[in-house]
Amino acid sequence: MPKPSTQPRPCTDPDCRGQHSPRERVALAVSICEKRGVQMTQLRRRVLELLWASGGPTSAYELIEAVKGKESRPVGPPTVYRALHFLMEQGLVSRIESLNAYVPCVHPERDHDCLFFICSGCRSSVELEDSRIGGLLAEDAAALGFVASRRTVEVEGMCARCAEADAT
Amino acid sequence: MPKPSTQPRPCTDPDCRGQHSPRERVALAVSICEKRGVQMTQLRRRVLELLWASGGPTSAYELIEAVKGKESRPVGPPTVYRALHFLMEQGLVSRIESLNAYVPCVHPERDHDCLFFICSGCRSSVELEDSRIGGLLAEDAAALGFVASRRTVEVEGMCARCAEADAT
DNA sequence: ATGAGAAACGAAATGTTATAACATTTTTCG
DNA sequence: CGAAAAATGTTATAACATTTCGTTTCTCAT
Repeated sequence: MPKPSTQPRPCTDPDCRGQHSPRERVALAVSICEKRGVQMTQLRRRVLELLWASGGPTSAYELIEAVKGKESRPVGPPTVYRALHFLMEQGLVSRIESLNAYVPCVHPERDHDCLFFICSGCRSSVELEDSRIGGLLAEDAAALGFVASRRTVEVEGMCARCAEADAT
Repeated sequence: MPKPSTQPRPCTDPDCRGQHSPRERVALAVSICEKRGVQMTQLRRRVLELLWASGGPTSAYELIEAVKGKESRPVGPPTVYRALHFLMEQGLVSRIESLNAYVPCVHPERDHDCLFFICSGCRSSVELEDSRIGGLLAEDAAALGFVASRRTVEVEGMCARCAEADAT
């Protein structure tokens, strides 16, 4: 089994153009917040940077430790959880329910309806957009008279790299 | 907002025929286990009965309390978690990731690829099958070279009943 | 610029969900 | 029966998340 890469995954979206380094990702997030008139504070920015630096699903407590480390001051769970809630509200971060972990959102500039492929081998995740799935879910919801607000679509398995390593 | 119903939801599957009371559900589960040569023990059966009786997503600790209550003996978390793992392995119970809760599976006799609609109003959930979604996910997985093993598809929102009550 | 109100943050405690580790009991089956 | 496997009991603890309340910082109309 290959070791988890600590680098951000390449963007899998064919329409994507640039904005791929952690620094660019964070800068984009900052500009989005400015545009929306919401505050990208030091703490929130720090948490987002840590998520991009981590390059994979990261638990809240890992983030707490990381923030602590850099600031060398006590940081309680609520501090980080509040930052995560803000970042999720703004669509800059997603929570992966099946891992209790958080990932930075690849395309925060677009209204996102994401879909995650989570590798049990290297604990990495890949974010994808597939509007067809959203369409079907909307259709099913309508049939039930259900008014949808949030969707969670997660697929667990083995990424190509780990599946190959496993077969060897 | 209407109070949560404590009765199991009606089956939303047009192909479904009978087997709808909790007692019938449990009996079906027992027969499935017999067929498979796995043990539906007292404890596992009790947990499944409690899930059917609850009629909605139920937390592990609610189940622990409930088992304790009936048996009037100490029941630790591992006891119930093990039963839940067994029931999930057998496809008799599903975990709703976005609620950290468990629901009995409506169609354990079929290979299931379920999809949950979860009402934030009454905390109820509806289980649906939609093979088209599985197909699209398989397609996306294949494009990534990803070997899928488990899928989580959950939609949060308001059920028809609660949405209506809310609008009033 | 300044002060009132809103938003964000710090800190401690607590609540909730899940598993590890190891002992004991029950079941299965040759 | 008796050994092996499966299931359960028991204690402790790990992992994840929120409540509460007090303080600081930011925003914006005056």
